[in-house]
Amino acid sequence: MSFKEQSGIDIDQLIFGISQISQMLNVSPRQLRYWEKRGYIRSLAQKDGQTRQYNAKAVVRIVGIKHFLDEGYTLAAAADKVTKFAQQQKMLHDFVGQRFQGVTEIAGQPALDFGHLADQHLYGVMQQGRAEFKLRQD
Amino acid sequence: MSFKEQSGIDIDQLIFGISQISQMLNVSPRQLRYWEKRGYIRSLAQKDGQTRQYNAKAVVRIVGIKHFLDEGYTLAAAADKVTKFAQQQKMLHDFVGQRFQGVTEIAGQPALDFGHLADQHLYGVMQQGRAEFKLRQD
DNA sequence: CCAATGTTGTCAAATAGCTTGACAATGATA
DNA sequence: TATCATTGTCAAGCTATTTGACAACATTGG
Repeated sequence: MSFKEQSGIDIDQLIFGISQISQMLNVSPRQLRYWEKRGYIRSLAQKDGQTRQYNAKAVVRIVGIKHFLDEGYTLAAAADKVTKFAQQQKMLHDFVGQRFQGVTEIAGQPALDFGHLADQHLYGVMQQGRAEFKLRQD
Repeated sequence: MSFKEQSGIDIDQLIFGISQISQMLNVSPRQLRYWEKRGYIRSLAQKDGQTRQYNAKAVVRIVGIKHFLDEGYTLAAAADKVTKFAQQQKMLHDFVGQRFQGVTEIAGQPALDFGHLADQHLYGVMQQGRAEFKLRQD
């Protein structure tokens, strides 16, 4: 059961303050401000002098940057890696969102319907815990 | 893909400030402090005068209380309902955690193994999208 | 109906926490 | 070696939170 289902809270609506981020992720406020100034991360828009707030998307970016920094990457390289990863995730999400037609059945087993491919139909099934694509006639 | 899997962040380690909670959940800081004083919610322990912080568990409680308040329940009743719900969720979680023995196969289909019952074996299977218990000889 | 209690808003004073800018230290880079 | 990148730290000023108090209003028990 996901956090959202259990709590009714959408993760994208979560908001964090700078000290919470700092505690949770073990990143100093100085780093967060510097990274923001250099354009590597964004905080929610606030008027000048007001306190920074961050959404879940920013948190994920910060975790990622921190991770790659700890692995020895430079800040710019770390931020770049995170951006690319996020882009890939978004592409995957969008792609699957477009192709996924729902769940149907093949031989009595649930199958993910991914629509047409080469005059046939593409399905995804779990077999012995392994994800397998299947091509079938319509 | 869950938030944790995608981000590497454990939801239970999330921390929020009072104004973030207030914004996210549309509950006033006054309410949060009052609810806490009356023992309906808890903030993370801070020394006197320091700012309150809340974890995800508190957030879920607050959402719940707010929900039942909006439905017309009194504060005490709302908090009570949330507590009972949380207890039920915990019981369910613990129970399943104890009984679940892993995934095996029945007739080539994945089956949740729930161990012994009445000299037989209890399984859970998905059939046409419906969750069904099955008793089988070992 | 009345007094007591529950719940929330608001205000004020004190202070905890954040912001910005600056200087310094360190390490990497051209 | 000079420059840039990254982070720490400090100070002054401002923002946000805390606590306590008073008020308003609804609800409840007698």
